[in-house]
Amino acid sequence: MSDKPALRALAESAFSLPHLRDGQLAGMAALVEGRDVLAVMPTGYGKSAIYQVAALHLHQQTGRPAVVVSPLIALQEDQLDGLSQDLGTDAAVAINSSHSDADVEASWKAAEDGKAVFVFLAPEQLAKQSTVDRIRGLDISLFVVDEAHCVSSWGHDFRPDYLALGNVREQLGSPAVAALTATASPPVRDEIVERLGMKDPLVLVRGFDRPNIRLDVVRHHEDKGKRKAVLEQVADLAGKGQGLLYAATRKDTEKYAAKLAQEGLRAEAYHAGRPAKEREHIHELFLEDKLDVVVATTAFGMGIDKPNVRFVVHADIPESLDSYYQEIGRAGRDGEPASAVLHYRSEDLGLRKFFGTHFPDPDALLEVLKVLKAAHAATPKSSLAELTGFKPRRVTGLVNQLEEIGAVAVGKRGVRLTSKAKLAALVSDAVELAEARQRVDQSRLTMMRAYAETDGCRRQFLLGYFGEDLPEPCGNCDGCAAAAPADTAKDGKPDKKQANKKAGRKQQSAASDGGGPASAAGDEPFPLQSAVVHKEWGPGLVMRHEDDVITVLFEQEGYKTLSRSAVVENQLLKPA
DNA sequence: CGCACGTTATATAGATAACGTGCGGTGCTCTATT
Repeated sequence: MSDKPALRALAESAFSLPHLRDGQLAGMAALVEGRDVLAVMPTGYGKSAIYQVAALHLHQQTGRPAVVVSPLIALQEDQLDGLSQDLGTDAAVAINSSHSDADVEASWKAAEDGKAVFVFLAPEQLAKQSTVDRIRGLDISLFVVDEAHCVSSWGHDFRPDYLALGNVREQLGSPAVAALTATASPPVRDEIVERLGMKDPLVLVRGFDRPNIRLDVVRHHEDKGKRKAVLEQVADLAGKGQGLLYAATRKDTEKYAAKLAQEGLRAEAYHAGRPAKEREHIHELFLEDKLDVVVATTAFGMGIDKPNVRFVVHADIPESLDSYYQEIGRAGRDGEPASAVLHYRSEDLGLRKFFGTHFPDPDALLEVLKVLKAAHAATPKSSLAELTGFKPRRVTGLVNQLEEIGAVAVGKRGVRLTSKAKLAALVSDAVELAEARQRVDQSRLTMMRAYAETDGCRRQFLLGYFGEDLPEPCGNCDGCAAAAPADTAKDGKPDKKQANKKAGRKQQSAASDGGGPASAAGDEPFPLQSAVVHKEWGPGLVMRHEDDVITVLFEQEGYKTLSRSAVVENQLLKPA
């Protein structure tokens, strides 16, 4: 029997949500039935309601709480405030370092007494065995992972406890998982599903295209010229409302903010080097429309729910289209026109390449393996830290790398060596994996570059990357404007029909040269999203067709572009 | 990888070019002092 009517009623009575969208209700119903759910929906679409209504329903029936893993304490506290208003003070609790020991203990009690419906915490809390044990005692109804893209982007070199979530979930008796994020490309979705150990999840992707966001790229050769153009651009856009300027370094956010302030704009720099109080204050001012522009590193963004952000300008290219879409997605949530402008210099790729470089440390890996081999038993991470002399955090990182290649397993009693292979061989396996990851990271950057350098419709490129098909050029990007007649391109509002017509012609002429996407679709040997195998690069997924170029995402190598004629002539690809 | 910033080299005394070095993002938590 379906619980849908009950869920609808509960959404309305407890959360004042009389109108649920189909994706929301489907997600709630699946969770209540114990099925895993991955929801990819923009902020403001109502993805939180999915787990909140489901968790409340389950709590009413069983008295058991849901655990919500959330990456930032500030985010946890925001959610806590909201839920307390709807459901009362004890209904949601957070366990983190910002609370006193007494408060944390009171939160535990609220959960154990059946009062708390939601227990919020960061992955770092779940790195403590005592915490996991206590949660196991709660017999939780749901394991919710908010901002789930972090599961894919973090863990390898930053916040390593993110990698252990799947393991934790298993130790908790494998409750149903709700993973939620605003942005995730198909391979990122796969990684979330795999890392959290989700089984046959219901994947809900809704509201992905954001047609009201105008997309532009401005190319530069000189650094000086770029900086000037960025300042002029922001000054211009700030006339229409508030917005964000993203820069790659802390220093640059300070410089841009100072210059913009000189121009008379209300601008503030935001990065992780500023005191927490100042960061909070800037955030508040921005939400209250008291700033024209926040100039930020990637530190600013998650959890910002401001409907009237009119522009997001990038002074430097981000590391991937995943990050870029996440960042520009903060614009125009009210549905009104908004602008996303990327200022691009190919030299800027160097910094991103640097950030993406994570050399594995063979000596440290060997040291950990040696200790484990000598121990002949499961060793807690804390002992491992003592025995090796590495900091606990570093141990977690190294153990994660070893766990990924199946050399060790992490259980209730600690870390065990599970492979009988020679230690040196295990080390080289781990190094190889790190190198493969680096190749994938670099290829993601290459796709970002391809977006910046494409002449076609940027939205088609962007949505294609996320596995969504936009049949016609969008008519709301610089690519479409350039394809349209000059008089309509000039005023910045290209006639959609004309832009489409022109771009359509371009596609056809490409097809007649032997390789356009539209006409060849019927007998296309490697359709979009189909699995293929390359004799050197192994298995992959077809991501994109453009003229004579096929883009394939290889599991081990990342994104690669191949010439269609070369593929056909030399039989480079086989269907998998 | 590229940039900012400081030092040295050049060639002849005030400046500019060439070279070398360091730096660069994201947050949790725990512990020791004020």
